[in-house]
Amino acid sequence: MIDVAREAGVALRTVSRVVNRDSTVGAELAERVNAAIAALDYRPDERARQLRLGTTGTLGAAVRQLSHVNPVLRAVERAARAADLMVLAASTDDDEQLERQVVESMCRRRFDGIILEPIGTDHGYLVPELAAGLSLVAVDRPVLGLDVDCVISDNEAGIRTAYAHLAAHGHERVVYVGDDERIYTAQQRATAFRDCVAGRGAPAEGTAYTGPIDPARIRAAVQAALDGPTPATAIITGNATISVEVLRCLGPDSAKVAIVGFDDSELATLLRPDLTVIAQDDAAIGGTAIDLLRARIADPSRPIHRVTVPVKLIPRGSGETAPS
Amino acid sequence: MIDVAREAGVALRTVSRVVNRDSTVGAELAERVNAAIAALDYRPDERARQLRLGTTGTLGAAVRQLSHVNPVLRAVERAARAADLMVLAASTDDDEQLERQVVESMCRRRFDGIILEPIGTDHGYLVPELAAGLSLVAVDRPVLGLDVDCVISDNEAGIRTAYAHLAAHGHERVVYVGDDERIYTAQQRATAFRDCVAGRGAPAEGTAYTGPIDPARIRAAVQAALDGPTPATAIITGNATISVEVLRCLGPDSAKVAIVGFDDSELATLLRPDLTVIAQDDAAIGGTAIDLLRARIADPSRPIHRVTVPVKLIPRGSGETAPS
DNA sequence: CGGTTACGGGATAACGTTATCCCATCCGGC
DNA sequence: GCCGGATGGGATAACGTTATCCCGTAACCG
Repeated sequence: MIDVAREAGVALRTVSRVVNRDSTVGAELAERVNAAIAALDYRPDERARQLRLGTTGTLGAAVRQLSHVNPVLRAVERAARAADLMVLAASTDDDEQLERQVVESMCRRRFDGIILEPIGTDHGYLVPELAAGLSLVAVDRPVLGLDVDCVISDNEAGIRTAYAHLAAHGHERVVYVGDDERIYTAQQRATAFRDCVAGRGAPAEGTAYTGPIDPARIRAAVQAALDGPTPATAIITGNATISVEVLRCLGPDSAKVAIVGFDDSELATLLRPDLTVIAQDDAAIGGTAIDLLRARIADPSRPIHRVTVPVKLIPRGSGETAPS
Repeated sequence: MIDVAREAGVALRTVSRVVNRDSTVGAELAERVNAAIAALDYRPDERARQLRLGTTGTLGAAVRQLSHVNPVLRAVERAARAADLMVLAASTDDDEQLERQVVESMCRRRFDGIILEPIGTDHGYLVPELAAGLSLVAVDRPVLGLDVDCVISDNEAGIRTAYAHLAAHGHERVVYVGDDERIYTAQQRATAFRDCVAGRGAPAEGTAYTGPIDPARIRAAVQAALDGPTPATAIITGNATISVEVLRCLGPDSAKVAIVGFDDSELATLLRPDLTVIAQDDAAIGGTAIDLLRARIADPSRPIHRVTVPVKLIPRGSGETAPS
C-alpha cells in the first residue's frame, strides 16, 4: 500500500480512500491511484482490513453436507448475496465433533454470524461463544437446551396433513417409515404420526417404523407393513432419502400402495405415478434465517425468535389412490 | 490476551506459547493459562494470527452449486480434512461474474489455495492473481488460455466406451443428447461422440442433440431421435441432469431404448431397468485436486500438471438391451 | 475580503497476534 | 564450582489495514 502511494505520488491515506471508494477523492486522482494499483499488482489484504474494522462481512454456513441437494442452503446464499454478504460454507458431515470444529473455526475467524444445521443434543460448546457475542441461527432443527434463534418447518402439521389426506382418500391403515428418532426432525415427525393414529382411536404401536437409513432396515419395514394380517394401504415417509428407498424396494408394486413423501425432490416427478409430497418452503426458511441472523447481528440483545415455517402438500398422484 | 496473561500471572509470550501448544511450556503452567483462558472467555482471533503468520490454513472451493450433489466437492473436503486444512466453499451459480467475485474475495482473504470449477471462457482476471502467487487448481474443466493445474475426467474415453458398449450390443443408430456446447465438458463429449459416429463411417450430423438443459428442448430432441424414418435404438446422455430429463420424457417407453448415461447418480438404481452409466472417479478427482493444490502451495514454481482421470462404465441393464 | 467547503497530505495509533532477542532462573551432572 | 539444558519473563517489532487529528491548499460564495 505504501508502494502504491509512492508510485501514485499520493499519501497512504489517499490510497485507502480510493480503495474504499471514499467520496472525498477527486476522479483524476483516483484514476492515478488505480493505475498505480494495477501497475504494482497491489491487492488489499482482507484480513488486515477485517482486523482493523472488526467486522468481516462474512456469514458462515455449517451444514450437514455441502455437496448434497440442500435447497435451504441455496436460499440462504441467495438472500445473503442480496444483502451483500459473503457466505462461506463447510460440511459437518453429520458428525458432532466435526460440527464443533467447524463452528469454532468460524468463530475464530470472527465471521459476522453463523447459520447452523445442528446435529446431536449437546451443544454446550456454544455457550461461551454465544456469551462472547456470536450471532447464530439454527435451521431445520433447534439447538436443544440453548436459547438460540431458529427457523424450522412445521413438521407436525406436515404429518397431520399427510395423514388427513390419506384418510380422506379412504385409507384406514397407514404406516410411517422414518429416520432415526435421535434426529430431531425424525422424532417430531414420528411423534406427530403416532398422535394422528391414536387420534383416530387406533393403536399407535407398530405403525411407525423408525431407525437409521439402512436399505435392509427399510426393506424389512416395508415388508412388515405390507405382509401382515391387516396390510397397510398407505405409507408416509420421513424424508426424501427414505422415500427413495421405499420406492426402490416397492419397485413396480409402488402403484398398489398410496405414498406421501416428506420433502419434495427432483425425482418426485420422475416416477409413475408422480410422488405426492409434503414440501418444505425452502426459500422462506433460508430467507428468514438470513433475516434473523442480520437482525441479531444488528442487535445482539434482541429477544430470541423461533420461527415455524408452514409446509404444503403437493398432490401428484401417489397419494390419491384408493386403498386396494 | 494481555488480560489472560495478567489473570494467569504469566507473560503474554507464554499465553501465545500455550495457545500454540509450544513444547517449552510446563504442564501445570499450561493448565493455569488454560484456566485463565476459560475464566475470561478468551478466544483467539484467527485474523490477527493469519495476518502475522501469513498463512491461513484455508482452502477455498468455488463450485457451481454448493447445494447440489457434487461428489467431487465431497472428496475434496475429505482429502483436505485429512491434511488438516479447512475448506470453505461458495457457489458461483454458473455465473461468470459471480465466479469472479467469489474467487477475488477468496484471494483478498488470502486463502492458501483455491479449487475452482471454472465457468465461461474468459478468465483474464486470474492473471494478476496468479502472478501475485495464487495457488489454483481447476476441476472438471480447464481454465482456457491459462496455464493452470487441472484435473478432469477422461470425457472422450467415456463417450467412446459408451458408444462401443452400445455397438457391441448391436446398436447401429445411436444418438447423443447433451448439454450446451459452450460448456467445456459438454463440448468435449459431443465432439467425442461425433468422432465415434464418423469413425463407423456414418454421417455424424444430426446425431448429437446439444443445447441448454431445457425440458422442452430435450423432449424435442428425444422425439426427433425416435420418430424419424430410421429411429435411434440407443441414447447416450451428456450428464446426470440430462439423463433424468430423457428418462422423464421417455416414461414407460424407457425400456424400449438402450440408454447409457454420463455421470452416476443415486437414482440410477431406482429405475427399471437400472441405468447403465459412465461413472467418474470422484474420489480420485477430489483427492488429486487437493494433492496438486498442496504441491503448488509448497512450490509455486513447479511445472503445471494436467491430470486426466479415467472413467468407468457400470452396466446396470439399461445399456445392455438389444435394439428392438 | 473573510469565511466556508472540498480535496488531500502527514504522522501516528490502533486491531490481536507471533517472533526475535535477550535475560533470568532452576536443576542435575561432571 | 561450573556448565548446559529446560523453562519462562520482558520488551518490542512486525503483519497490512483504517481512523483520528490536524494542517494545508484551492476554489467558491456572499
